[in-house]
Amino acid sequence: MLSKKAKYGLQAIIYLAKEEKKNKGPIQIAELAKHEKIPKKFLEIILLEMRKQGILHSKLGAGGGYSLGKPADKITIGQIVRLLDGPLAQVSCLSKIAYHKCDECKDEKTCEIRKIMKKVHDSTARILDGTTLSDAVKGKINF
Amino acid sequence: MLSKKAKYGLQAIIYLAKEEKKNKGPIQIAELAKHEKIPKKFLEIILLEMRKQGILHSKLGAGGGYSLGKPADKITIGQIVRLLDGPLAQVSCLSKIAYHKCDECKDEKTCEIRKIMKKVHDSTARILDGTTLSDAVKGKINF
DNA sequence: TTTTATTCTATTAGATAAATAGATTTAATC
DNA sequence: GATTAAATCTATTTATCTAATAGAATAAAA
Repeated sequence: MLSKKAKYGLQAIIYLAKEEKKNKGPIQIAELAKHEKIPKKFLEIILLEMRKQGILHSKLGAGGGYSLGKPADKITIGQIVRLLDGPLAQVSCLSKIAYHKCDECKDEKTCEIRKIMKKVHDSTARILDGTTLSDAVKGKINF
Repeated sequence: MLSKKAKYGLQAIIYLAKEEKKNKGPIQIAELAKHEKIPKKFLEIILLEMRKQGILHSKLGAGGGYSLGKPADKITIGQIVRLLDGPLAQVSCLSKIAYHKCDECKDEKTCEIRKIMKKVHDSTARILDGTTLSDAVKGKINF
């Protein structure tokens, strides 16, 4: 399951990407929170994390607010989810951003759990890293 | 990430499936715990949950222990993971075993997060529900 | 009736999730 | 320069979940 943090973060950045097109300058946390029904204080924390990773850009003071930190087609859903919820991998021995040998594991090469979860991880990463914010906003995702 | 519970559960049931072939009768928790390096008391809880769902069978008293509750080719990895870790779905509005409308969601049909996560969920479910314990034991999983 | 094993009841320490409160800093505008 | 609008920083809180442990009860075989 996605945490609320990741879900709120995705909602917020998708909204930002949509508004960006209208060229109305930065969007305030208050507006984002109201429109997406997200607790304002919690959203602050989430946006700040995304800004620190360069995915968002902020402007202080009056007339300030948040905007995308880079073009929507350079931001993938995978980046956002990893940033807010940690590794996509089901077992740490499969994670690229946080590799860690499993304690109980005797041999990674023959571990059946690892083999199955590698398939899951690869397909998940392919989807999430292959979908950009731009795709989401354009409604390019079909099912 | 898989919880330790799910990981221990998978380790244990894979071990049981392998031992089953040798026709030596039920395996004791103590043996399982020792062989797979799992805290014994924690493993008790896990095995009991699996037994209550019919995936395992237990025999009380001396000479007792655990064995598979049905043939290894009738037990999928998906069943085990759902049983121990809950729904595979990233958002509750996609779960079959625990559907629940998202609080903030205005329209499921047009929700971009849902569309992306549906792809992830479908591919994950296809892999995990399409792999049986028997496949795992036979080393049929290739990558 | 002793031994071996699962099962049940209860509890706990620690981590994480989700949120809230209040003070501070920065910058535009009046 | 004062006011206002905004993000930022520090801190705290509550609830829930994870992982594990302890001990008594029950069941069955030898």
